[in-house]
Amino acid sequence: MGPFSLPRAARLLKPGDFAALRGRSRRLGSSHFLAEFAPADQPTCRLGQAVSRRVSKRAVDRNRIKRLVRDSYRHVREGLPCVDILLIARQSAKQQDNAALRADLARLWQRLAALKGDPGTGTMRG
RNA sequence: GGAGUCGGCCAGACAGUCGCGUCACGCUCGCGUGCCGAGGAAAGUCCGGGCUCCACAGGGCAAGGUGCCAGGUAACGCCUGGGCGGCGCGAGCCGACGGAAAGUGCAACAGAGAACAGACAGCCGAACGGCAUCGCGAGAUGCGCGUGGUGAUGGUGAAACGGUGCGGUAAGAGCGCACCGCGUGCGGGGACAACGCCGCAUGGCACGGCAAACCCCACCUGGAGCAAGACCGAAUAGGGGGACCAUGAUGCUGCCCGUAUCGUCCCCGGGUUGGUUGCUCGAGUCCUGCGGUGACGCAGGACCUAGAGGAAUGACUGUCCACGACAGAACCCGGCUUACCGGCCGACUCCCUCG
Repeated sequence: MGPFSLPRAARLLKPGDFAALRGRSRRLGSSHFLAEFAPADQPTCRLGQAVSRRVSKRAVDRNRIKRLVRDSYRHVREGLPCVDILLIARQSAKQQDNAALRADLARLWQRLAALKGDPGTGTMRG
């Protein structure tokens, strides 16, 4: 498996996973996204997304944002702390082109990666 | 060459890198390799079915839908052909297109008047009254003032109670007549039918419009939906079977009839979260032949063409060009409707030019 792969273990899969984040998460915002995260009891960090119909009522727009986030995430997940993340798209994301969203996400990942080693976040194994 | 009509098709291409999902194969057992991986509308959820469960008894009322005729289809509110009406020079296009002498109701604005109508302007001056002039008088002439005639002309309107001509009249009018049109009845032959054609008789001739207003007539419709439903499976215990009785509640489309469950007692084994399944081979796609005007049907052959599940089908770079629209499967089909950059093919119509 290549260093930039995206296995199922690196994603939130169950409704329970999402519910567990609620209430105990810290937040980090960027121009077009909002990240809610909390220490994970897993050996890797995991990503879940929420792109509501309020962002766009067209499925094509929502799919584009989610796919872009997935692709961006898989490139940086090795450097992130061991946390569960719920990434929520803001309504402004719909108007941005791919390059702008990509740049915005890169800044968000950088701030998240800076928390690595923070006692509140836990550390990724290996 | 230009303008247009109808039908069908395509929906950026190629290469590289990094990824995702199903399936197949391999092994060192979580990796590798290979195949395949959104649409013509996947959309709106507006109709019709399949499938599944509701214990699919049934009847009546109600409610909803459809509405020229014939055919196609699993079925339809869809499609095909035909009829009728309207639009277009034409190819063609559009139409909820049954019933208004069963009843109820509605008709804004404009206009004089809108349903057994009506006199604003105009036209007329026979009759009665009035006024003026003339006359001794009876009366005559005039005015068009009041009562009045008129539905021909103007204007209004979506719509004003057939059209043309002649007669007729004070002026007019189906008032009368001829022709045309219309209604009704009968007959003939054509078509499965809707319907159209021909002939005869008859009525002076409106029985106006709206039924996507109520309504009448004919036909059709059980309810819920894949979070349907089925199976596997640890704990507190929802569950299954039998017997009994009265009312109420609940379910079976709203209501009524009818019917089942909930209650009590006894007996028996085993149920939420999760996993598997339903889940893609189907009214399937393509080709050929035959039948049919056609929708479509029949026969033969070939093919397998997404199947996810917090939800794959993507991102980046480069090259090229016509610079890329609308837009993302969620049980599956058949339609309809709506959105859409641009391009291609075929058939046909009209106009112009040349030969």
